[in-house]
Amino acid sequence: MARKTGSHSDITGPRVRDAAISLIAEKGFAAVSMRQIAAAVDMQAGALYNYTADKQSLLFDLMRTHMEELLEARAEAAVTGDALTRLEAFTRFHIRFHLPRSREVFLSYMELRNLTPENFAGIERLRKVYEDDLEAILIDGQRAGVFKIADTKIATLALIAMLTGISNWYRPDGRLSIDRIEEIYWALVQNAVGAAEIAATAAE
Amino acid sequence: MARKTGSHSDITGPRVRDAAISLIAEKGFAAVSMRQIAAAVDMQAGALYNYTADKQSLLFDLMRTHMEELLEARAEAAVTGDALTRLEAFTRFHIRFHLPRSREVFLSYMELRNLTPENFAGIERLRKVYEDDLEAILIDGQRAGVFKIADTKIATLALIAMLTGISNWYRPDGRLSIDRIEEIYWALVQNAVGAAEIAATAAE
DNA sequence: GTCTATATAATGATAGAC
DNA sequence: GTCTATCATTATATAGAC
Repeated sequence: MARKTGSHSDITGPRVRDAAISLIAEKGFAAVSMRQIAAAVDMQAGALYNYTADKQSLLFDLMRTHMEELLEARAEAAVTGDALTRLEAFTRFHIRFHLPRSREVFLSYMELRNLTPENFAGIERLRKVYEDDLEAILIDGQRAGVFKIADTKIATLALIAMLTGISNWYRPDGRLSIDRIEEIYWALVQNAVGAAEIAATAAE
Repeated sequence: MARKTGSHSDITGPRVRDAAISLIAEKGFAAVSMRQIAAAVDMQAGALYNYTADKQSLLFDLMRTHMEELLEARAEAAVTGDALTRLEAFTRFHIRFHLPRSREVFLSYMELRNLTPENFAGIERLRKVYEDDLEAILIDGQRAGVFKIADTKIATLALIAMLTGISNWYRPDGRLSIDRIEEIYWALVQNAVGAAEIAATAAE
């Protein structure tokens, strides 16, 4: 598997991607030039085209990879059990996965409008898989009488918006540890779906 | 107050602002050119500079106006009473104010990074006033034993993220009416702060 | 207040040498 | 695989005529 002298595509590729994620998350896709990305990895702009067909492909590749990693990690972290157990696993997974990826979260939710229609549809499809994963849990809990949810579709979107919003304020050196954040949000989620009320009532 | 012939700044100004809001919400600030904004109001790019000093000032003006209108409307809609009553008023106000303003919501949350540091600080100051308004309600309810909240600061951010997320999927011709959306989200908010549990327990 | 014309700079992408 | 050089396009902003 030895490579030719001067060939660094297996190292340079990831460096280009990482620099692009940082710059786009910071300034926005349209505001970042290929020259800026190249400068961040000590290259000339022309050389970037060895790693991407064009600027649009680079953006799509970054977003698709992020979503695929999300779904893959989620599949590994999923648990079996009752709806409450699975909801807790989902909540904690979502937080743990997204907290160290604030750049990717920002990028994935802010740059959808800069994708071509075809690429946009591809990302939306992946995101729907993730949403459906959560909604299936809510529907199960609802049917089992464990949750009290007015509309599982809306509750799904509301919970994901609430949890993903953490990325807007979280700082690694902030007031709260990741464990503490997990606890606070798990309490909010539990309450929101009406699980805490059932638990309190049942305990009497 | 008659104006000179050919003077339309009192009409053209709002038209420029409205076109800018639409275009920036759709494509992003950096991706929209002054020429595009001018074309949307049937003008040449140079004439826009009668209405804004530069592109950055235009963006800041749009975001500042949106935040000021939010705070003004909120001041008018605020009610007195116990924490639960005020939380319900806040929740319903937030939804009713933001639902018809999806462009402004998008713009205000997506284009913060395209503001100069000074302008960014100005917008953040206004946004903090709004957040503090909600947190004061949560703190009051917590002290009165009406709410069960682990961290009022985090709950504030979580609720606002949840409510503002409506703008990401709401369509006027969608499945749910505004009234129905208000009911669903008010139930979620009530649950999230632990008010429903207290109510259920107290009722027994 | 709006136009045309333009100064000045930057952009995405490509060609060809090495 | 990376470089230099460049093309063709587009950008913000300004000047001056009307």
